[in-house]
Amino acid sequence: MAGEKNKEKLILEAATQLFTTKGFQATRMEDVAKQAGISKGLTYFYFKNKEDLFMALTKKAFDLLREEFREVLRSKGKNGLEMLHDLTLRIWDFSIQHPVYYQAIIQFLDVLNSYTSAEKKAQLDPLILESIHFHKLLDIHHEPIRLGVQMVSQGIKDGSIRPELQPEITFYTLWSMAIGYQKTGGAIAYEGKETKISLEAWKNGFLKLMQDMLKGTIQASKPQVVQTTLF
Amino acid sequence: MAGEKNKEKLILEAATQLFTTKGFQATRMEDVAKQAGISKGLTYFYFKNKEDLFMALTKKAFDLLREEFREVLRSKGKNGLEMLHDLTLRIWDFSIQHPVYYQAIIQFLDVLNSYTSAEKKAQLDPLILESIHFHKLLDIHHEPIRLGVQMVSQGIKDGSIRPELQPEITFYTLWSMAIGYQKTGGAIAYEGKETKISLEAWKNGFLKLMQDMLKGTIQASKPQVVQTTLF
Amino acid sequence: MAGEKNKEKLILEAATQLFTTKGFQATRMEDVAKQAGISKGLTYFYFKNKEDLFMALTKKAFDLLREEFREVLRSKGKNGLEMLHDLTLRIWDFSIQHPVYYQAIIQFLDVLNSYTSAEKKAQLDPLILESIHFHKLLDIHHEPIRLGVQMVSQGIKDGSIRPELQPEITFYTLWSMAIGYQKTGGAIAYEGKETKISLEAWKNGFLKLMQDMLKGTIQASKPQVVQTTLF
Amino acid sequence: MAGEKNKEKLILEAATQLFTTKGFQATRMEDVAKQAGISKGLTYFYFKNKEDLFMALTKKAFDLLREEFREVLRSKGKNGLEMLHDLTLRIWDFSIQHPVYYQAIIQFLDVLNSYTSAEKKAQLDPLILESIHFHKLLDIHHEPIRLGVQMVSQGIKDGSIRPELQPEITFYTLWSMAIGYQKTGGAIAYEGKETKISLEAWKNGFLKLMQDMLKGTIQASKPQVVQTTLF
DNA sequence: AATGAATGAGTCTTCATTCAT
DNA sequence: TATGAATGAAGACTCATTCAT
Repeated sequence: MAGEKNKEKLILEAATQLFTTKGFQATRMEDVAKQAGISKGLTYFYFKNKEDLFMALTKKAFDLLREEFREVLRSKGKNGLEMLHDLTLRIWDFSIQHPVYYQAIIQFLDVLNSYTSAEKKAQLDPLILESIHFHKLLDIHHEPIRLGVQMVSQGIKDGSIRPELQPEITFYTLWSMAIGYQKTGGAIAYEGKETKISLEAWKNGFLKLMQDMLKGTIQASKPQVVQTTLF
Repeated sequence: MAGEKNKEKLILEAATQLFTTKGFQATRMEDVAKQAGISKGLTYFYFKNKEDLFMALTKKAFDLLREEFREVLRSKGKNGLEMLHDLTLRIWDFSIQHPVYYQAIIQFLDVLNSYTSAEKKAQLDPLILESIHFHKLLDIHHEPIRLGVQMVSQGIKDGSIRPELQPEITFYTLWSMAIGYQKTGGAIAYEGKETKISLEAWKNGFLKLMQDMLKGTIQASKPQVVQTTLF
Repeated sequence: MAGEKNKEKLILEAATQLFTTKGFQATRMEDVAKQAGISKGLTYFYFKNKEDLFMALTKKAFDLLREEFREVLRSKGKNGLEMLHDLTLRIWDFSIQHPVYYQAIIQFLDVLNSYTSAEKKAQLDPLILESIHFHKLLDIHHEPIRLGVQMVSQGIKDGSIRPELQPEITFYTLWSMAIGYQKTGGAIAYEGKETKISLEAWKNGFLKLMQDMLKGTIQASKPQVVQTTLF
Repeated sequence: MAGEKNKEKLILEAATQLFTTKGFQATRMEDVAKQAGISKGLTYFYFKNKEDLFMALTKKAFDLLREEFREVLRSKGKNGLEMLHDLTLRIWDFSIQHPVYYQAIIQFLDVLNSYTSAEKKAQLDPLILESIHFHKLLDIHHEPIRLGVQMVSQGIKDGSIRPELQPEITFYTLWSMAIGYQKTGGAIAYEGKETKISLEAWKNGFLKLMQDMLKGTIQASKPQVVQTTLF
């Protein structure tokens, strides 16, 4: 029926908005329900508990992120290095457009950390482990990375990336840089003492360094967007 | 008197241990007191509230981190690139030896992010803003970064780092890589599908990439620790 | 359904009883819930906090008091002086039958005192100012007084009260006497040294004095209840 | 030693000031100590506990009030009615100059109320009953009243007050009016709907009514201060 | 599917009071 | 007398979750 949106989706959207505004901890289930225009009880019909809801949101975040990776791979006429450059820009945008999804992804990596550690596993909230969405995530969280690694491999094959680089390690390094970026953003924006650089300058410098790190012998198929005058 | 430790320190140590084991949220003030061998009320004598305690812990984390930076700078006979290499290893170790401190630092950067954003500032827990330790942190959090930038500058001066690099941007990139590392570690360790690399392999690959990124024309003053055979 | 009383009312009744027995300070919200036969959380569902609950109780107190005033006005065949006499007796009874309500009313006057004073306003508990019932009280607390003033005016019109009296001032004086009564009751009842009068004697003397104060030229429409032999 | 004020007095003064500003409940013993310029522990050397401190303050309040009564009695050349008029003005001023003392007196009357009631006695804070100052108060609280009754008697004797009045009842009525005054003040000051009179107008009206109530056949020995034009 | 009243475990925090020195 | 660190009982309040309807 027109106007009758799927309730599950409605709840997820409400949660996303509220988590963005107030954070996970500070958001009450009642707020989510109100925002979604339904009753508190109904949220528990669609999601087992608050953690389950968050895991569902995280799952969606990974789906969206994977879509970004796929779109880069779908674009024709780009070599591996260009794809990684494109990808980096997209992740950058993603982290700004969907801060909650991005944070959910990072947080999931933390959970994963504990999940894989014998001692830390016990500290994990049992509700997370029970969530069906958590188990879906265990299955799919590697996909974006796999696609990224694929891009590096392709770059090596097409000569745009140095052949001696190990694809997995290389992509992980880029991935961690992208994640670290969001975390250090705050330190940059702060009106600190001596150090002061603009976010935009950093973004471009960041991209340039990445290219220096990866560049093979083959020229880019078309001129790069980023100016090198920053360095 | 032996065994008569400073109470403030005692509480901080207890908190560090419990935050490591159970996390900030899950740790109750009463547990902290019990762990420190004092009464609940006394924790409130030394720290205004739970947030204040956490800010004090974060302050200590930054102090310790800064000490790592300083020690690197104090070491004689190393050029800029070698110092950054050394520093990276130390941060790496720090994040493993003191996971709570490291996490506190990263979390503070999040808080800083909100603090510098007009809209997000309102969402911050007022108790954090009231904490005297938070304000101390505002004053000192830039010091490690300043020291890091100094190392890059020195590297450029001594020729171990490419002269065209902009010190601030370069160090921020390294810094964000180091932070991203901890977050992505989980994804690596997970017994995933296709992708699988060891943490150690990544660490070395990470260092190698960093050097490629930075290397100037001058040879290292002494053989590098990291083998390049990984790539 | 029989036995299924309105919960809000149930809580209010429980609070009234406990405030009577133990006082506001000494009564814990949990006790109120237990007394009402419900859970602690539910009291917070119906009343924002303890102060809000007390303000709701005070509101009810004013409603009941106003009802006493109205009933006096409704009684036919009485002149103004007789109505005031009747009213005084009713207030007297009210203060004995519903000591908590009466005390709540007096306490509200204290709050009002602070509320209207620029410097004192800041000392008021913010929870009181936030209470919706407090704001209702601001709207209605004048009603009993208005009705009382009306009685004096009528007495002047019908000649039972001296025409030179100013209704507002006159009624306020009676009102303050009635309030002061409850406070001084204790001093009277105490088995003191020389001074000793019975409460009942005082009540009658009080009424007699009041009449002397007010009496106009017109005779009472019927013989007064109070004997003058006490003086 | 000059400048070395008696500590007990120092504490009492500090308490008076803080109770005035923040109220009894909201004032912490630590605040009192700080305000008095001594340590927290020392306050417990001079006063057994917080209630004891408050009882001491109440004792002082009664002493001061009694002094007002005595001074009125000491004034020569005034008849009973004039003395009561004078006394009323003094009490009025006292309640404004020393609100905390006045409130302490009223509150003591409440305590007395409970103390004399078999059922209510059990609810009284045991710490109050233990206070040595409370027992002193039991001994002396009647003194002001005795002096007031004395004034009425004298008025009857000198003809300024109607001979048929019963001194005890008459004075109690005046006393309760004076107490009620402070409580109703708030209702008057409030910017209410229809009813509005000024505090000053009420004060004068109050005095006038009192005189009407008491006046005997003898003229005042000198012109009364209060204008009768208000009625 | 849907509601929202009802539950109660969970925790922070305050502050009067004590006591070793 | 004097200090102030140390204690611990007490209580308000929140919110995820359940369940009768």
